[in-house]
Amino acid sequence: MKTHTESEENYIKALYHLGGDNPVSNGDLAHRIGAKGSSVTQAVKRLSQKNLVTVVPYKGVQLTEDGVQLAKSILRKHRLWETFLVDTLGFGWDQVHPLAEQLEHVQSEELVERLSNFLGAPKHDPHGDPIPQPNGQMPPVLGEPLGAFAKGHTIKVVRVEDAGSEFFDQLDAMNINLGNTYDVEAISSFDASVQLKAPSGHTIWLSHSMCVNIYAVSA
Amino acid sequence: MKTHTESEENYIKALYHLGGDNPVSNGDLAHRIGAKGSSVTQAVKRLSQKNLVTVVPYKGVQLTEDGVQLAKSILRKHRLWETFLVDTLGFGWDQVHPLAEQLEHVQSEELVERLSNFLGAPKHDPHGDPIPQPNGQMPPVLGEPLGAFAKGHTIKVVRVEDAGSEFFDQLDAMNINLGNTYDVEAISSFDASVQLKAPSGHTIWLSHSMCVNIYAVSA
DNA sequence: CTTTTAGTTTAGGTAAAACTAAAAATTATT
DNA sequence: AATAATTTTTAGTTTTACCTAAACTAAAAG
Repeated sequence: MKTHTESEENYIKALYHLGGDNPVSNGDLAHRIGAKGSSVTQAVKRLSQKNLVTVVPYKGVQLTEDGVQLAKSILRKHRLWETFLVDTLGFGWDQVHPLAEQLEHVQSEELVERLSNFLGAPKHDPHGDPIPQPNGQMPPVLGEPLGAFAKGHTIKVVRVEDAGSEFFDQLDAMNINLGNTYDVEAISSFDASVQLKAPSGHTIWLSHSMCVNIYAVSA
Repeated sequence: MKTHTESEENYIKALYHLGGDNPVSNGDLAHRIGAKGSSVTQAVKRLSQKNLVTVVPYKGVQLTEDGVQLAKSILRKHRLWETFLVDTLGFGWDQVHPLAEQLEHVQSEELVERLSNFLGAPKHDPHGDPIPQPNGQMPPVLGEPLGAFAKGHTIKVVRVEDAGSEFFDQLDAMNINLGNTYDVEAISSFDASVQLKAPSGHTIWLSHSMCVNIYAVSA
């Protein structure tokens, strides 16, 4: 396994995020990376020389098999570090992303596997996102948006979207955490907001904007 | 607190290692960093523009107060990560240095302090080296070389020098760890080797080369 | 007191990774 | 189909960080 620069890894990560193994446009990639299109053109040229991507000029960039594999290994590291930061060091889930972005570039297979082991070989990170396994296999993406459940169901929160710190603040304010269970009391036909009852008896109302970022399974 | 490149941080670390706040020659610095003298000349020029070092051409480079402070904060991170890798993840002490060199560049005050807290705010790392405290204070450098103890003393191993992986392998083979206690049975007047008796009754002989890298206190 | 030598600096070059500005190709619109 | 709008690429520049080769400084040896 060769070593890659942080910049390279960031491009690979962005490509995987935007398209998986499908082609991605120069512009979308530039926007995601936060660089100008011209910088991206050069960067992907370097990546294609390392056989991490295939480039069709004016058409798009696409991860190769090697590229996808690298992307998954970076994502694995990222999500394991996030798990460590939240579960072991007690960070809030809104704080961990930028830190994991730095930690994910540390190069050591053994470190990743020891970390995974220490954490109990988790399959999902603190946001409920699947952690790619060492063999490249992806655990299932859990849950359905809250709005998908009819009145009367009992549900368990299993995943939240990374929708910015204000969203996470709101979750904290409402004391909503992964694993919490609720009864769906009502779904507004006016604004698609949802009314939930916690086991404690407390009732909370969630706006549609909140609901689409919270995923659950029936429990 | 500004952010620095990894290269910058490596130069600061090397300067601190070689001379503390005393001047260091271009050549020594080049050797330590593993670059050519010319590269060092340019690098320290960049550092002096950031007021991290003072340079007197042909004479030497010296850390400023800011430089020393930065050096200590990097060393703090390095040694806390080493402690984490050994105590929490179970790495051997010969494996952790290159990993800590990567982890020490992660930028986050809060991460360092949470890590320290998780580890029990240690004052010394797995090799017994002092961990600089958040205020810059340095805990004591523990112990004296094994050869300094006379026959009949009971000693406790508190620190080992980083003298390469063969040295660590030898320590492992002899099952010598920090905190172990021994009785000094004899010191050879021929080759300065030392004979120790473990509480288990086992006797071990340490060559002079081993002794000078192992530090102890009387116990 | 000159010469040699060891160490250091300058000068010039390469590569990664970003940028701006302008040209070329693609896509959309009349 | 021709032109307008958008996207992408090319060309040239900047910064960091390394390199080699040549020039310079300081100190020791002759």
